[in-house]
Formats: sequence, structure tokens, C-alpha cells
Amino acid sequence: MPELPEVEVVRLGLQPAVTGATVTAVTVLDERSLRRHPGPAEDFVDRLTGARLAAPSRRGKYLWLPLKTQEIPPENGALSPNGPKSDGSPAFSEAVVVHLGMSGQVLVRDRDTDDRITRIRLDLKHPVAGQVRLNFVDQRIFGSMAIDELIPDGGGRVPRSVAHIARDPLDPLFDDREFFRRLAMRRTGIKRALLDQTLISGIGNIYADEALWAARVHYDQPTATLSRPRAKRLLDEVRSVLGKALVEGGTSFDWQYLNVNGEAGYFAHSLNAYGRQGEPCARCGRPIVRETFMNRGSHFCAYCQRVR
DNA sequence: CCTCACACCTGGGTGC
DNA sequence: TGCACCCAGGTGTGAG
Repeated sequence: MPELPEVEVVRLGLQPAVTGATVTAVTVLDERSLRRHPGPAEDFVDRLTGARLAAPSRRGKYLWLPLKTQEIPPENGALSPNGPKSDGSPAFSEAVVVHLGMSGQVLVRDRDTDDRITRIRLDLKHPVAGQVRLNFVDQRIFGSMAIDELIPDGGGRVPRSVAHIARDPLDPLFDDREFFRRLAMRRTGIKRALLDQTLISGIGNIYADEALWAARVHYDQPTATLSRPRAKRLLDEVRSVLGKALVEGGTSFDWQYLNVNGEAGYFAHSLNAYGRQGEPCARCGRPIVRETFMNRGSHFCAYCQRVR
């Protein structure tokens, strides 16, 4: 379900509860949610239990919590508590990578609180928040948790499994010109390109349809024929729709997208195309059409959005 | 290298 | 009630 705004809402919600917390217990209720973890469930549990968590990061729809394995406290008068471990490996060289897939949620709960369809449970002890529980809930199990190595990337560090993901358009280091250049090189339709996370990340089916509607671009407009001004306009609309959705707390149609506190976002009220088939276009009044494209729905105004 | 179809999954809603 | 069928916000993989 979740696209960039929803994942960012989760990241913001996790921040106060996990930053500086120590993992006291890990319970894997369904090993399929560890599909992307390189190793058995016991390995995931062992490496995570006792680890200390740093502030959550995100790229596109991927979220990760850097972790530092619990050190054996040195003799009295410890030196550099935040320095490298005694074996010389840097602190926070690994992270728990979370991807919500189509239906994942991370719920921050009081200790002992359970949720339906919880696949993985992390019990934490936070210096301020006290005992908290993170329930990773995922109906369809397209999401996952995994421990992965952090590798250098553009001045920062990202999990190895996330390195192929492009920066998202809200990232200050997103390179507009490079995006336009690569877009023009493609031999495909614009919606396919917007959904390609190695070209631009964070956009999914809802926000692709919304941005295309706002920019009056047909979903199958060949990228190579999209003029630079239209491409710029489209990127502006992508940023606009993602930004507005983030402020509104994301798009919630049902219980499947909720923030870490179990609350819904409000952006569903602001949708102009997605899920509005048969309803009038907010610009021209003609009905919004739904077509199957890439095994999913594409919603657009057949009058305002034409290939040209 | 690029592009695209497909597999991977569960459960909620709808219509008969 | 039961049941078949359709729908769902994503991504890695491998064929061409």
C-alpha cells in the first residue's frame, strides 16, 4: 500500500520511539516476512537482540534502522562509548531494513499489546519512552524485514539492498537534470518510468496517477516524446502531490494504511484521479476512466490527458 | 544494458 | 451462508 508519503509518516512516527532504544526481544511469528533476510530466522533474532537502534532513515519506500550490536562494557572509566568497537569495525555498520510492500504496517504499541496479522514483533526499551513494542503487520507478506550491511553512498550510507534505488524527488540531493536526461533516454511510457524505483523513487500507483492527472499527461505518453517543459511540469506535480499527501498524513482507504499509532491519513479526500473512475474530472467534468495497465488500474481523464 | 511479464501472497468486498 | 471471483498502495527475477 504505502508509497513515499505513507512510509515517511511511518518513519516520523518511529523516530521518537526507536532512536536510542535497545532491542530486548525479537519474535518471528511468520518467517515469510524474513524472505529478504540473508539467513535463518534465528540469525535475525540473534543479531537484533541486544542491539541499540539509531534514528530511522528512508530512501523511496525503504526504511531502515541502523543498529549497533551491544558491546561488552569495558573496564571502569570506559573510553569513547560511541567510538568503534574493540574489533575495529565501525559502529552502526548494519541496519534493519523494513519494506512495507503492499500491505505492511509498523505499529508502535505499549508493552504486551498484540495486533492481528503481526508477522514480527520487536520489544524495545527506550530511555524516555520506556518499554515499547513494534508490531510489523503485513497481510500479503510482500513486505519484509532484514538485517543488511550499510555501505557508503553519496556521502551517506545505505543498506546494500537499497543501493540500487534512486533518490526520491523530495531528497535535496535528487538531481533534476539527470532525471530528465535519463527519462529522455527511455523507450517506454511515462507511467512505467515514474514507477521505476531505479529512476525516481517513492512514487507508486496512486501518486503516479495523481501527478499525471495534475500535469495533464497520459500514462502511456512515450518518455522520449515528452517535452522538457512538460517533464518539468510533471516533476513539479510529483513533488506537489507527494508533499501535500505527506502533510495530510498519507492516503488511507481502510485499516491497511495507518500510521504507527493506528491513525488514518486524510489525503484520500484530495484524490483527483485514483479510484475515481466514473466520477467527474475536477477540471473538465468528463468522467474519469480506469484502464488496466501493468496489471493494475490506471485512472485518468481521457480528455485532459491525451498522448501528444 | 534495457524493457516487460510474471510470480510472490492474503483477505476483504461483491454478486450469484 | 457459501463460494467463486475480482480487487488491492510493490518489487525482484529472468526471458527476450
